[in-house]
Amino acid sequence: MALPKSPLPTSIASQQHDHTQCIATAMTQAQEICTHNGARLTRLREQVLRLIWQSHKPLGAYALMDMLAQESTRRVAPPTVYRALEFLLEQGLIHRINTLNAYIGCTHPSAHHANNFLICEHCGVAIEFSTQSLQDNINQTARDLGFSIKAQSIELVGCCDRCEASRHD
Amino acid sequence: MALPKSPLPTSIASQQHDHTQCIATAMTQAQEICTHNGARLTRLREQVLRLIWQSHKPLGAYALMDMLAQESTRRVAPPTVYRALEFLLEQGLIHRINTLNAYIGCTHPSAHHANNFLICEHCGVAIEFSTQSLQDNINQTARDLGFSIKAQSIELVGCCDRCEASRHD
DNA sequence: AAAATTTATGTTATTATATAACATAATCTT
DNA sequence: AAGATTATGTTATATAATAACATAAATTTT
Ligand SMILES: [Zn+2]
Ligand SMILES: [Zn+2]
Ligand SMILES: [Zn+2]
Ligand SMILES: [Zn+2]
Repeated sequence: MALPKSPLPTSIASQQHDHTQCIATAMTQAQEICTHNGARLTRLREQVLRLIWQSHKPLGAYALMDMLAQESTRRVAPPTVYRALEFLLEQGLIHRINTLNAYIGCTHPSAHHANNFLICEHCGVAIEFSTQSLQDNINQTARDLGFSIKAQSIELVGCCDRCEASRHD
Repeated sequence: MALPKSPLPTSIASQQHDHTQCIATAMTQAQEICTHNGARLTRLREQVLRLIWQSHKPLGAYALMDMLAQESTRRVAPPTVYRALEFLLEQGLIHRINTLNAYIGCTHPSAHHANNFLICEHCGVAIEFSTQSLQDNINQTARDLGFSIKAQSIELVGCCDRCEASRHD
């Protein structure tokens, strides 16, 4: 079974774009992936994923808890939201940004996930990226050092093109 | 003024080696770098750095606190050790491993620090690495996406050669 | 050298992030 | 419907980090 591909060019998150489309696509893909994996995208999990997708800025677990409380007068305790996050991570629907202790929707959910992000200090947007040559380079470097990779996290913190432009206005 | 170069081949941390030499070199370099930077490597900071260098395994701030207490019957509170860590990070003498919330000695302290590590799940060793082609690739990728990098963190979690070998004995 | 300034450390309290352990509810399987 | 499994609720606690203010040590100025 072929899973759908992401419609997002790598760096669109930092540009103006139709974000309702991002959300719609993410939710549709999530449902398809969960069905494909025989996993249940429950109301809570769906709700958490939708909240994460409200922007391209990573959100912390406690921010999500507050948003849940606001949105539905349903106040959940930490374990509840962490379990939803754990599920979404397992399904490859979100990533954890280690430098921020925060979570963000995956723009190309599929079986294998490199976890590569550009993180703008100014606007907070995290842009997922991946190129074959970079991945080849990483893999070759690890091989040269006799290391077998189980999980990969590349986080580049700096300033995105949009913020750079707006600072020179 | 030329700063000393690291004597460590990239991946030695996962091999058997004379670790007292690692420690001695690290402490000497640290003193030189601080002098060069007009910074003060106080007794506490020196002690924390030495504790971090007791192995090639990243240590958490609270583990360091316990070790300080054991070593010198000096029990320090969190802010004290965090301030020492902050200083050592600023001087480029240690790195923070984001996936572990832990700190490790830098094997090639100098002005610019890519923060690239192989982290073995089995033995806990973190191996700092860097190749020019990988860095070129990262820089080119960021440039293509209009992103200017301020800080870089690559963390590859998996299994090192030594552990891989010992599992097939 | 004494005074003033800066830098470093000590101390107490608090914030932020995440998990353990156990109870209840919902869903799936037979 | 009964039993098994999975998901969520609940309470308490662990782990990581910082804020705010006090004291001490080192450096600079007079
Ligand atoms: Zn969008
Ligand atoms: Zn930005
Ligand atoms: Zn060593
Ligand atoms: Zn290992």
